[in-house]
Amino acid sequence: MKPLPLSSSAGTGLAMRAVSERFDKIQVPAAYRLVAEAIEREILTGRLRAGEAIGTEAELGRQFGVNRSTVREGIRALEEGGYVSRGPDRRLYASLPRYSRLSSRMSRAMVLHEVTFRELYDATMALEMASIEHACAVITPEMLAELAANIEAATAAQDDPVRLSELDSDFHALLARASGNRVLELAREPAGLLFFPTAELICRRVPEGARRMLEAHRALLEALRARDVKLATTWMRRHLVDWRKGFERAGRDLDEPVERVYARTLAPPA
Amino acid sequence: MKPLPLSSSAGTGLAMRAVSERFDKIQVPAAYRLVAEAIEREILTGRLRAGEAIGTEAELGRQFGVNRSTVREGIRALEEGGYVSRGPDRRLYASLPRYSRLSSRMSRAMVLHEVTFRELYDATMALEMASIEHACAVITPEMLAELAANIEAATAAQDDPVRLSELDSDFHALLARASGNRVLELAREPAGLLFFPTAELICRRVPEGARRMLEAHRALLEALRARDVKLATTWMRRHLVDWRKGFERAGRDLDEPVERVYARTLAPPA
DNA sequence: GTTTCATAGCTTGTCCGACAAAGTCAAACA
DNA sequence: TGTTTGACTTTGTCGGACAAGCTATGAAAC
Repeated sequence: MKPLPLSSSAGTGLAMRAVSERFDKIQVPAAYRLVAEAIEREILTGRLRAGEAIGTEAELGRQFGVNRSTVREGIRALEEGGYVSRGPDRRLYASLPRYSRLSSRMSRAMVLHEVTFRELYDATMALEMASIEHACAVITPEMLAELAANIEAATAAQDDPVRLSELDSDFHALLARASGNRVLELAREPAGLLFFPTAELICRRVPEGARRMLEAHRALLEALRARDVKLATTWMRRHLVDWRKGFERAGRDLDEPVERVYARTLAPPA
Repeated sequence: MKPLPLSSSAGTGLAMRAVSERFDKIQVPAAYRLVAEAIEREILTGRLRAGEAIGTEAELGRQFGVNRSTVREGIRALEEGGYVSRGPDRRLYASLPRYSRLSSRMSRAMVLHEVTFRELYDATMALEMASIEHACAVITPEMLAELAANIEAATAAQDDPVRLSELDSDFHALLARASGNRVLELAREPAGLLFFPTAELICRRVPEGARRMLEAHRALLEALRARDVKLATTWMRRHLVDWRKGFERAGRDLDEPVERVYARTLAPPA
């Protein structure tokens, strides 16, 4: 990587540059970027609300005074960011960036940066403990019912590792939702997306894995019903320590980086 | 909030649809999307490594057999996702999605979804406690030095709320880094981006705010030096409870949603 | 021989015009 | 009244074009 040439005008004999760096390089933002930012700003500030139509490409081009191609490039960026999406009629509508989209991007970034299972484990421990703690305080009958339904489904799927690990993911996602704290819910999701799928591996390799998982889930549900924070956190810790033991028993090392393999299971940009 | 029309093919004259839903709507992915996915896949699977040149637009167009405009649209999406970036020479290089970029997107999503300061507070409590706990175990002399430097700068800036809140943000970001757990570091950042800037408000409104903040930071540093987990966590809790008191003393309500105002302070997509 | 300069060439950002496919709407038709 | 048809709109893609900026190559100067 070369040091960026400061400015083209420095090409001609400007040795006096050493004197002092008076001016920064002046940057001209590309037009498509300005278009994207303008629309994004409308949404961010609430002047454009989710679900509202944005207008046709041609119209936007007219408004901004740029070519349709330029508008299209700006829109691609917004689309990727989740700020706009196309309706069934292919038209453009403003929309709120969806958490799930961002979470899976984060997960993929983690994989690319080669975080280890230990990091995942430690972080998950902190986040799940916090989730269950808050859930104990505010959980609703509806969420309890959803958790119960999840456990029931898992009981029926005891011999299907794939389904079981999906249900495990769901169970913990439900817990986070039950905490009533969306920041927490959001914070745990990227890690959860990588962490819980390993349940499949464990269920395959460790005979009593599924049973212990279910036992823990049932105990957690009971503790939540009773709103017994102490019991709930104890079981959550046990549950996660169990995961760790299972992971190691399955012959894996906590200090391995999360494999790229998982990148495939993460929802590719829809 | 309107349910976004996600994929309702129930558009027009498909009355015979009632008979039976034998076939799914067949979707032809747009070419620019295929281009984007192809390149993304190369990076995700590691065949294209960060820093490697991707090729010129014209060349890609030739390879994929599509027009340059189409390639450009695909690239806009990848650019937004952080998978490619342009070098100083404006050429395309593969790159790893950067955390910070994703974090600020998450923060903005939180603002749009109107999370409350209480949610932010509770989540931050969990995340900062975990960070400091792990940091106690693994912090390096270099990180201790960085924290000390931060405190020194803050001491010098006691009367500058803006600078002070920046340094507060940095301090906690450093702590997270010191934990050696990138998952944790990543998980806390979106919340941190919204949470810590409020220090400015508090320093402005609460006379002893700055002093107490500095006191806490110094105590945290000492505890880290001594690797005293108990002391460190105690101070962290106190520090955050202090924030909460200050926030309320400043006349704010924990159950307010985080204002859209903050959206402006979040790095706009550079 | 090395340094400086200038030009040519490539690449990007933008524009223009065009066309097929798919969706919408409304008038015409049974 | 309900369906069909057809005109109109909008998106996705293409081809070509040009100015601005960066690189490099070679020429000129020392």
